[in-house]
Amino acid sequence: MKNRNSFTIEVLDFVKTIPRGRVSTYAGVARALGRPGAARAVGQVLKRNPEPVTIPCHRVVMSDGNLGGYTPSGTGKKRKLLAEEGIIFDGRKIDLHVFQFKP
DNA sequence: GCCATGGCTAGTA
DNA sequence: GCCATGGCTAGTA
Repeated sequence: MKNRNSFTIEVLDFVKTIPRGRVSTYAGVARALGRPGAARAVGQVLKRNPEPVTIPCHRVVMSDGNLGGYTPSGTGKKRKLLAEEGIIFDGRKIDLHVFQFKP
């Protein structure tokens, strides 16, 4: 396992706590770690997710309810995983008032 | 050190 | 615009 700094570890640990059927946002994760403004950095960490299975990075979406990124090939897989967890799509977006995880 | 690179976003217009 | 990374040079020793 490659060396990881504390920011990376904190992001991954937090994401692990997001329950099935709920989502958080990049900005939300950043805030939860006491680093408002680091939303983009959160995305940076998630794209190098070392454990795609145990670390549910598909549950982190954009603040406006759009999915945001996932794989280089696109967002289809992310959408599918979320749908399987019972998340409803309002057109292309997720209703955060309903599905957002608030620790 | 410096600089480009993103799975981004609050706040104008 | 922000922010943590990662890759890559200067420029010391």
